[in-house]
Amino acid sequence: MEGEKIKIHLADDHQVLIDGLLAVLRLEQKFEVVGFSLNGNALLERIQENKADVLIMDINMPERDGIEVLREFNEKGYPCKVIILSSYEDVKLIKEVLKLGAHGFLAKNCAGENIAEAIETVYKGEKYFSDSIRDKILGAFSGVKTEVAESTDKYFLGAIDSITDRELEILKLIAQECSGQEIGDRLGISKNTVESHRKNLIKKLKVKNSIGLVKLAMRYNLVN
Amino acid sequence: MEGEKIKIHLADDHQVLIDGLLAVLRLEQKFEVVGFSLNGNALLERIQENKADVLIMDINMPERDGIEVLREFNEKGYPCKVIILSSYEDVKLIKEVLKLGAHGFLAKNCAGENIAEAIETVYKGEKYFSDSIRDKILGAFSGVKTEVAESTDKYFLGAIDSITDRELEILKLIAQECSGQEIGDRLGISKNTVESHRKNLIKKLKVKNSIGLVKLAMRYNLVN
DNA sequence: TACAACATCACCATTTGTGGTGATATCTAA
DNA sequence: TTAGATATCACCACAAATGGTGATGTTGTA
Repeated sequence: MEGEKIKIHLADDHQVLIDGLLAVLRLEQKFEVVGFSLNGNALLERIQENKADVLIMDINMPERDGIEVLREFNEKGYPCKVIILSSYEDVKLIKEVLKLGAHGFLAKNCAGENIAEAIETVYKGEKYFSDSIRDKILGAFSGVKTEVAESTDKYFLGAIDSITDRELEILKLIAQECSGQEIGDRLGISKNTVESHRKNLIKKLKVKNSIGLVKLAMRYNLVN
Repeated sequence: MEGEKIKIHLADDHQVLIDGLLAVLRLEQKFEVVGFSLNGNALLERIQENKADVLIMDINMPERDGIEVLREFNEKGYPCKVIILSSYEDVKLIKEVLKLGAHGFLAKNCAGENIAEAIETVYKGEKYFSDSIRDKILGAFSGVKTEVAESTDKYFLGAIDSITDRELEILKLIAQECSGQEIGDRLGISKNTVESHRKNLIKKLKVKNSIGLVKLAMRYNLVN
């Protein structure tokens, strides 16, 4: 046989990106796009029916984001391979989705040809990462920060990665417009402790105040 | 003659989106993509050489954003028509880019076929907007808010639009992590006045504190 | 003209946030 | 076992933000 095409499902809230991917993937005979979804809920409803082999999915989607979809996949045990397509190249995020069973991670600034490569690779059960992501993973692994300091964003990546779980938890609540007191109450710890964490975050992320924290958190999708 | 192709330049920091657009546009014989850029600076360097008729550009780009590029265009007086491709459908943003001479505005969640339509329309010198954008403009014009309350974001659009120039100015400085005092000094007004504006913003945007303000501002790209 | 919207400022009380120092307990990795 | 990282908490002082009320001048428009 071997004439079987690889069945693909696309999920992204930007219709143009889907149209673009469709056009790119149609150029290859070995692929067949069997469906696409504009948000996480729609995706979860349709993915059962059309039996896709590979899902290419954005992290940021309305209704349910990519992380939630991956979690659902784990519970239900779908055999479908997942490639994450994301604007954000945060190491923590990459770690997270890999832990959740994703097979590939593509930065949105990767070339179109990488997509085909990625699909074939993960279809075989191997992992695939676009170049910049591979660099980040290696850097994070060896403890050496990737020295591509072309943008200030990159500069922060190391620091972002050093946020502890507890700090992240508090950062999320700060971003939800909670006061230190409220955060303390919710987590069952003292307001003083919350403020300690806040100060540590401000120092290690080199921002001026909580607003700086929230901006970074949003830029790296550490918060919803 | 009439066999002349429309020369197009693409600008977006997401390579996949560019590849997608390339694939979509290649399907039509009447278009010729003469170049693309991944950021505002690169765009401004290249746009002179390849004499594009139409530029399709994202607002959010590194180095220089779409707004800055439009400003530069106005100073230099390039004859090229500009179509903005944006994730954000904020009325203020649309007004802004139109004021700066953009000929079209497409939401990124529009269909691929709209792109071709948009290019042909603006090439003739007319304006083009994708459906959702057209709705927003009409709504803003008639003073009636578009009643598509499918997401909480949409709910805020009216309020966002009611931000005054002065308030926006102050909001931007708040987002830059300035204190009320600093903002007052910079604008040459009293700290008290700054706090008045801040309080008005918090009230009209229905958020809990300055962090809520900054989150909204970022979501709608009111700040850099 | 008169009203509404805007920008300006003041004063108040109270809560929050920032910055610093220092301390304790736990856990992990060298 | 020892050093480092993490999480916890306290206390202090000061700056900043929030919430309220009230007031003034300008400007544009009905």
